[in-house]
Parts: sequence; C-alpha cells; structure tokens
Amino acid sequence: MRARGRAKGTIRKKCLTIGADHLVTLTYRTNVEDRERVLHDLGRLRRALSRSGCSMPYVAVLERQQRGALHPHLAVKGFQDVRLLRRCWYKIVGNGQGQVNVRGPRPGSSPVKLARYLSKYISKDFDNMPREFEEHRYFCSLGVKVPTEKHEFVLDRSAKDVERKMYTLMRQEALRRVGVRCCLAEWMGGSGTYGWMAGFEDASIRWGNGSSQPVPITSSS
DNA sequence: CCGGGTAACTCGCGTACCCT
DNA sequence: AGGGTACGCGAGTTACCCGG
Repeated sequence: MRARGRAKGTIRKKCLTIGADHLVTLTYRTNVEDRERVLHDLGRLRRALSRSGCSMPYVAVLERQQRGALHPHLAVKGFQDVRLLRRCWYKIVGNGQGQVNVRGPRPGSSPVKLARYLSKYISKDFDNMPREFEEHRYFCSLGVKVPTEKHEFVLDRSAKDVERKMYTLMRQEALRRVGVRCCLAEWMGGSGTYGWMAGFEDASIRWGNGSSQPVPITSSS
C-alpha cells in the first residue's frame, strides 16, 4: 500500500527534524484495546504536560501487544521529566494502573535509528491493526516541518579535515538550493562519520557571503 | 486546578491523474 | 505496473473559555 511507504517516510523525517533521541512508552496495566480511549488519554496527558509548562514536540505511534492491548510510543527530543510524566499518566489511568518507561539514547543509537524503529511499528501493524477510514496511523505535535531538500553524506572515519570541508560544502549547497533566506537543521552521528543537513525557508534571517551564522533581518532593512 | 466544550487551524490519508 | 504529485475530506491539535 502506498500510504504505508508515505507514513513510514514521514515519520522518519519528522523524528529527524525534531532530533528525537528518547523513546517514551506508556502502557496500561489492564488490557485496553479501545483506540478511542488511548487517544483520549494521550490528549489528556498532552494537556496536563502543556499546563505544567512541559510541552514537547513529539512523534507518536500506537503499538498493539500480543494480548491485544494498545499502548502509545512517543519519540521526543532530549531528557524528559520522568516523574512529571509518571504523575500525569497515573492521574489519567489511575495510580499504579500503568507504566511510563523513558528510554534514552544508547551507545551507538541515533535519531536515525529511533526513526527507523518507530516507522517499523507502522509497517508492522499496517496490515493487522484494525483501522477505520481516515484514522491516522501516527500522531505528532503541530509545526514539525519535514524538509523539502535534504542531503546525506558519509565520511571515512580516518578522514582528517574532510568533515569540516564537507560540512561547508553541504551548507553552501543547501543555501544554493533553498536560498540564503533560510534556517538550517542538521544532525551529526556520534562518530562524526554520518549526518544530514536540511534547509527551511525563513524570511526573518539571511545568510551572508561566507558567514558561519545567519543574521536576523530587521524590519528597517 | 482540572476537565470538558468549542472553534480555528493543521495536516495525514485516500484517491485520481499523469508520466515513465 | 509503479512512482510522483495534487487535491479534498476530515481526523487530530491547540488555545481559549467556562464551570465544577
């Protein structure tokens, strides 16, 4: 199905865009199979976190356990307050009636791997997850823009100074394609041998010739 | 403080069409 | 046949208001 590929690709790109490196798993003690209930609880959690000043960009998917119970996985960026998450989740599902598990980045893990991990759930459950017409397979906070232009590069571990030069070339190419009025998002793998860069149109800033940082455009200019 | 209702807005999904 | 793209529908998100 074409929607599967599109959903997988979008999840992967959104995870990379927000730089997701932590995975939050919310579960119920009881066997909750009602999708409406899970989405409702997820909405309440989001609202509770928002009111606590802890609104976070996320990409969420639902996974079905072997017993049939649904539970959400959330890909988020950076360390989240587990105690706050737990307190809010327990308020919603009842004290001790659920689990909150936050998994941080492991050695060798990356936003790329987490993105693959989440998109795997989509393809895995695509065929066996009961789903009504127009229901979404995944959910994310608003404003997560998927880049329209993206270049990936791989460098040899033994390369010296190549990384910096390649980085400069990548930036020049991104600015050439997207335009100098843009902001750049990037991610570099742990070993520095793999990464990506993406450009987003942004009329409020401008890259000058040879500058390493964009400068804000004031209303007078 | 918290939950529910509502409205405006965003954007995922299915689908049709075109091109290779 | 399969990939790319555009479009409309409507599910989902968010902010705000109000009542308990």
